[in-house]
Amino acid sequence: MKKEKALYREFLKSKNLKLTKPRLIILEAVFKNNEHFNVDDLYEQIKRNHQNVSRATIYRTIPLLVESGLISQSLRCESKDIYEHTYGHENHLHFICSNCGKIIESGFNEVEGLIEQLANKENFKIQEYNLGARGLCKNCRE
Amino acid sequence: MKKEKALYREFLKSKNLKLTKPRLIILEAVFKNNEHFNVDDLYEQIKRNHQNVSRATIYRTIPLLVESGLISQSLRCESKDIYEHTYGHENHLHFICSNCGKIIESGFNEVEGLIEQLANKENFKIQEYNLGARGLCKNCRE
DNA sequence: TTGCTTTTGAGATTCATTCTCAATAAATAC
DNA sequence: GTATTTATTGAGAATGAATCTCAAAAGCAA
Ligand SMILES: [Mn+2]
Ligand SMILES: [Mn+2]
Ligand SMILES: [Zn+2]
Ligand SMILES: [Zn+2]
Repeated sequence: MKKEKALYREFLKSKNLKLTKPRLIILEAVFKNNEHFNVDDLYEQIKRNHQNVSRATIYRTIPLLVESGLISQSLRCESKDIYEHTYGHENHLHFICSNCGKIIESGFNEVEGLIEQLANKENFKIQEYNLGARGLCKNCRE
Repeated sequence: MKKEKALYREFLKSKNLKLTKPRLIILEAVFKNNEHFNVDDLYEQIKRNHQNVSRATIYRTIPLLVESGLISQSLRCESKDIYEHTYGHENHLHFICSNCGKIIESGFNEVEGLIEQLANKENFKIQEYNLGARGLCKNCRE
């Protein structure tokens, strides 16, 4: 959380953006306890913490966090975009249970190399991964 | 297109669903020339062909095509769901250029094995793949 | 054809996300 | 600290993809 804040500060400065109170509240909420979260999760979490930031500001701030490399949009669930920390979190893929909604992370090491190799072959510069599959989790298979 | 239609027919019958004219028109549009398409693409294509099906019906029919295994939702672009044939089309991943929107397909063989292995490890039954990355294509990297 | 069930089209509705704009806060210089 | 400048915020309006409603139409079986 030290390094994240420093990176963010630096990123904002490099873009001539201001380090405002709402932006800090959001950063802290993101790195406090969330693994996978959507905008509403953040909004509720911030409210539970007796702070206040408008939904509009959260929507506006997320692209900044993404661009700074601290988080990334990793999947979609119930027609909502879902984000997660990227900083200090290796690339991986998500198995999403289409029955119970459970999200399983897998392939923390294996995936990156292969995908990158394929991208290189196409001369493609990857900015954000989006790796997943829908299906049935262990429990929901019966 | 022979086999696809037969499969579809069978699928519908097995579900006690009727083989209607709109459902056929949509099936034909999907398998005529589309690689990646969204609902609007289909709608326009059908109109260009001097036929007519409502958007609502297209939205209602797509899940049937997905369930029958003929198509699958492979990615999202410009906040629209994008589909593609699955029938006779091996799993692969998509590199999407965030600058020009180009979609590059890659990894027809390499990916599947790895992902399946990882899924097995988790006892997860894959129904639909969603593999890709956003970034810059060859041209847009300058 | 009749009778029964499913499907369709058109428009209304939902809901995540984006936009607008007047009021406010950050940064910088003095 | 104050003043100036510029970016940011919150609230609500707007957008737009996807879903829903319901009366009219079509498929199907006999
Ligand atoms: Mn994850
Ligand atoms: Mn494809
Ligand atoms: Zn499950
Ligand atoms: Zn490009």
